[in-house]
Amino acid sequence: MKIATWNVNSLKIRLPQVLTWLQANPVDILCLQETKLTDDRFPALELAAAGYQSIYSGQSTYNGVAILWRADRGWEPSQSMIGNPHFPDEQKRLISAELGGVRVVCAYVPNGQAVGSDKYDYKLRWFDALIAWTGEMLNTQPRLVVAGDYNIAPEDRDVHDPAAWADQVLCSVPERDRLRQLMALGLSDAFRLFDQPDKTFSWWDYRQLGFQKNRGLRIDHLLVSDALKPLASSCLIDRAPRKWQQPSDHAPVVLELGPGRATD
DNA sequence: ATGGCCCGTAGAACGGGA
Repeated sequence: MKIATWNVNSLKIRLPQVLTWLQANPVDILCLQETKLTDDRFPALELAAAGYQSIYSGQSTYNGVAILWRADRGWEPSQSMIGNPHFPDEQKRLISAELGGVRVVCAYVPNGQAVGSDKYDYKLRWFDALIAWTGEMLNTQPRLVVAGDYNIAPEDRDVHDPAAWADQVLCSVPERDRLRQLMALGLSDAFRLFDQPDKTFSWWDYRQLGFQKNRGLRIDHLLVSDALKPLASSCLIDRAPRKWQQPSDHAPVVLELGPGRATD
C-alpha cells in the first residue's frame, strides 16, 4: 500500500499535474491540501475517470483538503469525518477516513504567519487539538497515518539555512515541541525511518530561484503509528513535479507500507 | 537594505502563503 501527501496550491490549477503524477505514481491513497475549491467545484468526476474516488472539504481562496483512493481497491471508507471534533473551525483543514484497514488523517496545519501573531496562536491551539484527537483515535484504531502539510520543519537538518530560520515561524521551539508531543503518542516521521540524502526538502519558495538553489524546508510529513511502523518499507520525496511548468511550491511525499495486513 | 513569486478574488491591487 502506498500513501502520499501533496500540497497542490490550488487544485483548479494543478489538476492536470495531479492526474499526470497519479498516472506515473498510482498510489493507493493521496492526501491533498490547499485545494482552494468549494465542494461544488471539486473535480470528483475527472478524478473518478482517472480511477480515483475522493472525499473532500474545501472553501474558496484558502485551505481545502481531500483524500483520494484507487477505485479498483474496492474500499468503502468508514469513520469518514471532516474537521476535528474537539476544535470547531470554519477553516477547512482536516479530513479523515478509514480505508483498507488504515485510518488516514489528511491535515493542512495553519501556517502561523509570524511568531507571536494571532495566526501563530491559532496554529498552536489548532495543533494542541490535533494532539488530543489523535490520542483518542489511536485508542480505537491503532493503525493510523497522519499525513499532510504540517508547516513545521522538525529539526535543523530539515532547513536549508537553520541560522536564518532560527526561532522563525515553521521552525520555532513551541511548534517543534508540539510536533514532538504528537509523535510521543506513538507516531514516527516515516521519512526518518530510512536513510535519506542530506538537504532533502518538500517545499521551496517560488522566489529567488529557491528550488534551483535547493533553498527549501521539509514541512510535509507522513506520521505512522507504532502498529504500522514495522510495515513501512520506504518514504521518498518526489522532486519531479517541482520541475514542471507552473508547479506547486510543495513536492509530494510517498510512503510505502509493505505486505502484511495493510492491504486487507 | 528591501524584496524578488504564485494564487484567488478581483476586474486593481492585495491578502495569504512559507
